Amino acid sequence: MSIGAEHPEIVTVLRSSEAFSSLDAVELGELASVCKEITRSAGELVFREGGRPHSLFIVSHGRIKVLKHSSRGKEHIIGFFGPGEMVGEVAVFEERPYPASAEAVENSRLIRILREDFVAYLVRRPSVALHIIRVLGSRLRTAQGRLMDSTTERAQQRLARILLMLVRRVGPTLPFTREELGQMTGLTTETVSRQIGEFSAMGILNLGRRELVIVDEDRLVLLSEGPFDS
Amino acid sequence: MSIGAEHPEIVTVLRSSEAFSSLDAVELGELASVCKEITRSAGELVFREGGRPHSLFIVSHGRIKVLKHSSRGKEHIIGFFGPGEMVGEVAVFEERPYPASAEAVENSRLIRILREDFVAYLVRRPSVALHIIRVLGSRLRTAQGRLMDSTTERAQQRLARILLMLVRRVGPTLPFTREELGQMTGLTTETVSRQIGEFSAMGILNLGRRELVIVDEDRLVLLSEGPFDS
DNA sequence: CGCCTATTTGAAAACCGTCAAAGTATGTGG
DNA sequence: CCACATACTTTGACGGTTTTCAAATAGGCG
Repeated sequence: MSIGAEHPEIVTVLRSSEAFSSLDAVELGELASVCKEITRSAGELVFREGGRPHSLFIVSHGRIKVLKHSSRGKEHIIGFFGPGEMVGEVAVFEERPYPASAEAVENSRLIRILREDFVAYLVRRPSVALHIIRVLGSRLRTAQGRLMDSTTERAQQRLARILLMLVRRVGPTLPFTREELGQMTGLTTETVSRQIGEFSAMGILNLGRRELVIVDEDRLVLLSEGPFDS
Repeated sequence: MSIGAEHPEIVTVLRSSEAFSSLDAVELGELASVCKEITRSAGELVFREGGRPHSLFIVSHGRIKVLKHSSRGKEHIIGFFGPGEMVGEVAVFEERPYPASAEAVENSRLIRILREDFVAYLVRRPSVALHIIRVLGSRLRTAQGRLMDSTTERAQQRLARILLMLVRRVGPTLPFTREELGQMTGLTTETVSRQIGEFSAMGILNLGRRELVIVDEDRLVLLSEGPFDS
């Protein structure tokens, strides 16, 4: 394989990624030399739930959604991942199948790193391993937070919370269907529609086809903290 | 500080722990030299949600429960951890407060490792970092699985799934109150009581005070996969 | 224009939480 | 040993919330 200096675009992407931003030029080049770029058209899978985990991925362009299938058909969206974010990392370190599928939402480009290459790299670069631990810790923290929300909170609050999270990640215009919002919150499409209808009537957001625009984030914060708190 | 060889009990515990079982004698001794044993009586806290994370812990004797408080009062149990298992690891690598509290269920002993000591150790022992990554990956996997359950599945199925998980971890006799089962699943005590009442009527388990005994694990598997599947 | 998908709306039913009360084991002090 | 307090558990009734089922509406793209 060629050396890092010959992959300038890959180095650029890695440098602005959540997991590798703190690496120096040498470390980046070294990692880039075991990376490969792949493309996926909208709707294509990056990996499939239950499949053997050979690689992890860094999104370089586009948007990837990670989802699980529940016992009967329903899809649950674990998250959307954009440029600089890592997907498939959970399965790579255990030797167990991918616990979820990853699908390109738009035409996307990703950087692929093979399991063995990555493990070998981490052994040589302990500080990078610490960074990965930090990223995983942060994912775990949010997963556990959402778990509690979903078991103790009502539809309006759950939806408000997800919308807030999305606003902070992607800005005021949220390009999601009602169905996708349902799959993120565990609500049905109909409930989401009714609920954001109310939000719209309250002047919190504007409805659109396949999108909604948040105009009053502060009020959303209040709703996400529960209907009545002193 | 003294060297590892002077901490034989600690070495023994570390050797049988989920995170450090693969270490050799030298590595174990080295780690043991920065460990300290602490004890907690039943009901005492090991760390508190929101507190500054200075340490992570390995349970050596007893049982620890990790829980979060929701916006108004309610507790949600993230998990129970027994001998060999690690708690407090999430907060240690980010510089953010503990996201949950840990409380001794029984009189317990734990091994404490200070944040700085552990980070320094990981930098010297990259293979241990990989092991930690594996543990975190596994935690993340189960958290995401439970998240999906709680958002897409009904009480009976959720309860069946938690009971199955518990059976596999602690054996057929489950020493939990109805309230604790509720806090694990996000159901009320009453709903849990009614539901396990049905399970009992079906001959799946036997009820007891502060415990229940699973007698038909297979049927529980069926229920956990959904009420009707071809 | 016509089809396909997304969205909205309505009505009924299921499910679970809440509130209230009674029942039952366990332990304690007299 | 009994009486009582305490904590855990069970049961019932009710109501609210969300799902489900069904149908209508609307937008985009060929």
